[in-house]
Amino acid sequence: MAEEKELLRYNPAPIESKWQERWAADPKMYAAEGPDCVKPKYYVLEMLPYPSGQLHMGHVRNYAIGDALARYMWMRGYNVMHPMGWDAFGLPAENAALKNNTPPREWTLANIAAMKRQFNRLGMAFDWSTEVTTCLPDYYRWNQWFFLRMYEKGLVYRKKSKVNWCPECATVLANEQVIDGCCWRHEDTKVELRDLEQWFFRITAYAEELLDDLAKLDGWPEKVRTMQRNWIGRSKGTEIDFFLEEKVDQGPGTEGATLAQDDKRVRIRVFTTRVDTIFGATSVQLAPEHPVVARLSASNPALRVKVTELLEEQKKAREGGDVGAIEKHGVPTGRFAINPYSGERVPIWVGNYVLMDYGTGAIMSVPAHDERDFEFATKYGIPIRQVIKPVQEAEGSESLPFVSEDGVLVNSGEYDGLTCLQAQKLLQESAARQGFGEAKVIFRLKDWGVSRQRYWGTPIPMIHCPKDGLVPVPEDQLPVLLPEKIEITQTGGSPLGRVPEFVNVICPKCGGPARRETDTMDTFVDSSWYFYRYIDAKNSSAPFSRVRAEYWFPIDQYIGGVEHAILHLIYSRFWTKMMRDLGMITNGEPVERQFSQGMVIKDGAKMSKSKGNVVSPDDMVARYGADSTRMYSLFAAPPDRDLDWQEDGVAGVSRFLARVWKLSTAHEGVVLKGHDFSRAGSGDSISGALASEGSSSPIEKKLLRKMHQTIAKITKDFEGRWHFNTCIAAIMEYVNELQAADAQLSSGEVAAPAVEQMLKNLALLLAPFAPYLAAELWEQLGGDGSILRHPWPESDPGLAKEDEIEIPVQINGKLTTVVKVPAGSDAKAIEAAALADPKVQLRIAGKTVVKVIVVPGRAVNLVVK
RNA sequence: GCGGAAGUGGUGAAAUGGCAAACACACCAGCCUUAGGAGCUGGCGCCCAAAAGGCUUGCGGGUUCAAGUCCCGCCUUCCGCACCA
Repeated sequence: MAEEKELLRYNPAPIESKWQERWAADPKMYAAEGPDCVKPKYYVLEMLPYPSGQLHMGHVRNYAIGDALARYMWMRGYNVMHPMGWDAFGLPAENAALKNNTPPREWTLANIAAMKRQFNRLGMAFDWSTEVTTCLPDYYRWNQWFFLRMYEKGLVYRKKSKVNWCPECATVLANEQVIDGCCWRHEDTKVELRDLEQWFFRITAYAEELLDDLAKLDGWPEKVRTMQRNWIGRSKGTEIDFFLEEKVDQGPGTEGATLAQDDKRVRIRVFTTRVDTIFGATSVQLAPEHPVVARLSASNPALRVKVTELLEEQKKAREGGDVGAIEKHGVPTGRFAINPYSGERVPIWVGNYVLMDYGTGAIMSVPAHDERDFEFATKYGIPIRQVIKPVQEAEGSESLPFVSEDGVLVNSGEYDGLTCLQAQKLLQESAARQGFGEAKVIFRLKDWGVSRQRYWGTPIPMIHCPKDGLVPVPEDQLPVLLPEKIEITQTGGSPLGRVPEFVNVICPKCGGPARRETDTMDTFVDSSWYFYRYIDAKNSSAPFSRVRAEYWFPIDQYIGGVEHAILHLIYSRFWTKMMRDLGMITNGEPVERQFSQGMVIKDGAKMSKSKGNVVSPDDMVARYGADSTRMYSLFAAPPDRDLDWQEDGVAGVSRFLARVWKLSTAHEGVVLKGHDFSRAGSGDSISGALASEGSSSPIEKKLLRKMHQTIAKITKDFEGRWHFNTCIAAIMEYVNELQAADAQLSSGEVAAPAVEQMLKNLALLLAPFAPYLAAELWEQLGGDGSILRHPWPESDPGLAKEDEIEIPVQINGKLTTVVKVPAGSDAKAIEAAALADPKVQLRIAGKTVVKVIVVPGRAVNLVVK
């Protein structure tokens, strides 16, 4: 007795370890076939993790989603590519090295081994034969190869620039890695601005295309597309030259007297989106770092002091992350600029709110038609001149600033009376004709600074020769290997600079002594193209084969956290376009469909070590099993929403799986006994045919109906909206019905072949969500071969249909009762049934039915007076 | 300020414009028992002792025979961008 009970008890641990072993013994199981495969291809990809040593719940969720999809697609007969790898370069390895005195490589590889064990324990269906580890020379040599290709194409350059410097990381950060003025890795560390020689990728060469192609990415979340659109920040406008005034007509002893001759033709180029307001420009504002400011303040120490102050304010605000919050300050230079259209002279100011790195670093200030200019002019008593009138003269109260483009020009000479848009066009044409301006599109997107002064990254394959300048490392000398033995410190520049064997090289051009570049590449370089490497991971003569890329790309489905919506996904798109232009691939976008899953939350906050609300996947797996842990992460919320982690919920899913186990094992005898006569050559891919013999009992029909409905629901969700939470709920409902019919399942009231069909399909439906249990039940039920490659069950619409349906009856829109009618009843029959209902009769007694709306199969509404 | 998403029971949530709260969790009552982190039965939005009935999807309007769902305005929360000229 006790033994029997023990048998019926669901215990995930032995089941899961049994299957884990079997799967490990069959490494080909998850391998994709080559481009000559007759099956349609499906490339499902989840973002590769950083090998910190520990998977967290966000990972579990991410990979549970992708794994469910991959398994489903296998069952649907696709040639599935489902790879995994490691984003293995990066600073934490160096920090760990400092802390534990472990070499970064060792630390990283150990972490990878640990996380791989976790992946396998969770039952993730990854093809490890294509594993990519970005910190290994096999991989990073191709980063260097790409770098050289891009250098040849003029897509790599070097320049001195203000860079974001994280004192904690002791390295430079890309703009994309600065969040609210702080380092993306160190939320409390303010980023400083420093001047350094840096390597850049010319991503701005693709700004227009990166923006335009977003429109084509209709398989991407709108949110991600919008974020990228804002990030690229296209702005259409006009550049116009104001001229520094030649004659300075002021008294003797003023600054003007010292004016040098070459000031005469100095141009101050401004960028504006509203050139139509230019007749209202009453000052020109320069960024503190603008070259003309340096020139004007050279002979004016008082001005120089003021400018330094403004610059300081700006810098502080930038480092504080809230540039918008600083108080607007400015200082007049005492000099004037000439408006090229009107010849008017306007004062030149320096403003702390004008940014050198956006537009031209100079603006024309039109107080009447711009909020900021208005505020500034009011503060400093600069004239405010209205030059745009609303189209419909809102009488009297002309409240300024009037910023709408819906207006007509006034006080604008020959342009008076034109609409804003007409005027913009004519003014641009006029400027171009006279050579003092042009139409211009500018972007917020900046070139991608890829230099890092760190050790644990891809060495940049360049050589500095005192004679030949910058010399690329010849291709046959790749890879430039990272030296293994190295002392890691966080100060004093790149650690590589202190390794003489690394630094000192022979110049490939002149053969003389030269120095190797000691910067390494941003790790986002690694992750910009890793998914191309998966398809040809062992290729030693090229990053990947073109034929394979043409077969596998674009990726059918990419899944990852929304935190990568800008950085990683923009870089990846850029890299794909760049490779296309190198002739390596034909696709212009890497990813067909992109999915951003929500965060995992606990107690109202994102799980994080600092908040102390981390739940360890290992813990959950140990307590409830991998199936329960994965399945809960899919059941608790739709995948795109944030998920509130509640351990009670995991226990609930675990109890559900226990019920499934009990149900299936309790009736497996019926299945196995009935097997001999049920398999008339059709294998166990059971169709609905056996149920339509006409001899089946009502309960059997009912259960089969539920089964077909459940199959239909889940299939539809996989194809479309991915609400796996309701898929699992549907399976629960199905199991609840089966369980309620427990007695009939064993009594023969439900025929053995039907029981077999119901239980086998239950295992198949569970396969994407709870792979261990599904495999075990499949085997116990005598299922053929691997469940992973068994065809997904098909729903028979005829059998899924209800015989009788309930129709809600409303009177004047208010629910009154529900009537039962045969399925497929027409409007007339439904109306009759509704009117015949006693409750309805009571309600309409003495009143007139004005109108009857019948939506067959849906509802009836009686409009009554 | 601009852009995006969301707001439904005690909780996570569900609902092609057609019975709001499916499926779970928690809780309550009962049963069972060699007691388990078990199992089974029932209850569980709010008002009302119960029934009958009424009310209920952030707030206010609108469209519609019918609105959680569509439209307009507002409030709140979260996310992204932000003196971007």
